[in-house]
Amino acid sequence: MSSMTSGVCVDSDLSSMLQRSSAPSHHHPNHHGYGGQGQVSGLAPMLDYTTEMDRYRSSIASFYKTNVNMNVTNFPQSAKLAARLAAAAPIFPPAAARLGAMATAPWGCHDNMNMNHPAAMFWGRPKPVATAPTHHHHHHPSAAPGHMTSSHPHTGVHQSGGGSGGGGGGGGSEGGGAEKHGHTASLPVAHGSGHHHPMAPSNGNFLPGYGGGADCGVINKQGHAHSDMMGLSEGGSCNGGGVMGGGFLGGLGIPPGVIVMAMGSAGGGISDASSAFQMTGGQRALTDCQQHPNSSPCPSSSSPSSSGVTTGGVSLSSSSSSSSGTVAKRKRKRCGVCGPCRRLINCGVCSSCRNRKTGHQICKFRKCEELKKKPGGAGGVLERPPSAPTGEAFRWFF
DNA sequence: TTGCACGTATGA
DNA sequence: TCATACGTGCAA
Ligand SMILES: [Zn+2]
Ligand SMILES: [Zn+2]
Repeated sequence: MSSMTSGVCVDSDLSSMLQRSSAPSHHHPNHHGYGGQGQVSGLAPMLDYTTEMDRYRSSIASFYKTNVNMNVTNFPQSAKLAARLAAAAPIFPPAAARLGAMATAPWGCHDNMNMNHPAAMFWGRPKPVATAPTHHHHHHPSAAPGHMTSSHPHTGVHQSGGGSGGGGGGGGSEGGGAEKHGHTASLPVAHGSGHHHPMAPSNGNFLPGYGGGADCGVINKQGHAHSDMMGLSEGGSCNGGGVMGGGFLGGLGIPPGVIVMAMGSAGGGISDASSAFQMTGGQRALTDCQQHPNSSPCPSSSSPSSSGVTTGGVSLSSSSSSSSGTVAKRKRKRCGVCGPCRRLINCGVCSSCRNRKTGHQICKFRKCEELKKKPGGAGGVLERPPSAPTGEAFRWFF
């Protein structure tokens, strides 16, 4: 029910949004929101939102009809993130403040990319430009339901014996995306116009009512499996994941630097607000920024440790491991680019989340695809997530 | 095959 | 030192 409620709001909002979109004049409805920033101006030229919007409109419309509440509601934690970002976020302070950080960019959405996923977050390079548009709308319906490929959370999570020590790079911190304090600052937040989401409280706390019950996601209103909602399906469609590949900048023109976080509906809420969708790093801050400094989804980590870890854990470390000759037992680190890695928040309902104390495992939805694989690599070759071109994934950032 | 629990590497 | 999360073994 609650979901429905929110839906209502959205709907109306949507309408207006669409209308605005239609208007040739307003390409960026969002701008208003930012007002002072003025960053947008630069973008205008490069983006032809109108066109894009036009095509998205249709999608959006249907999308909302179907998925009405996907958004913040379910991600109370997002608020935290937002807060963090806001705090550090150099770029869009204002934005962070308000929203919960979830801005959805229409552009990449159209494809189904992960954007559909609730937690999916995309970050781009923090360019000043960024401001752009905060568009509201999200992805279209298609995304949701069915595409989850096999990425199902359980699918291969950890293989029990799997890796024998792979070497990883060091990684430690796992937090996902925005985690790690450091990078937070760099992350360009996307902000968005939260307004269209009913839940997005201005203050950024979307903790509204989580009580719902959705458990691990079993099914959301749409009846989708939760995996999708979590956004696991990263690989499925286009770029894989979330990083919007070429299209994103080129075709759509998403503002670089914008982070898009798509939120899905959690189905009404998670049982425990506290645990539900919690950002990693509960106390410490989200752990790291994706962890791999190298790829550095997070700009802040510009200083890559350069350890040698190739993204994807592929060649992990030349340094330490090589020295030993044997693959050191270094723990592998998350690739940071795959869908799960991009997930910023813990579902709070999966077994890993629930048993975090004893299980010491990261949320299943956030478990790196690479790490799920055996260290040796199935084929022996380093497999990179189809969707996530490890290092390359970020190429477009630069 | 999946879930759970423990040991431990890692980073703050 | 603490929290997080990988690696791994065991149980169901
Ligand atoms: Zn979880
Ligand atoms: Zn990954």
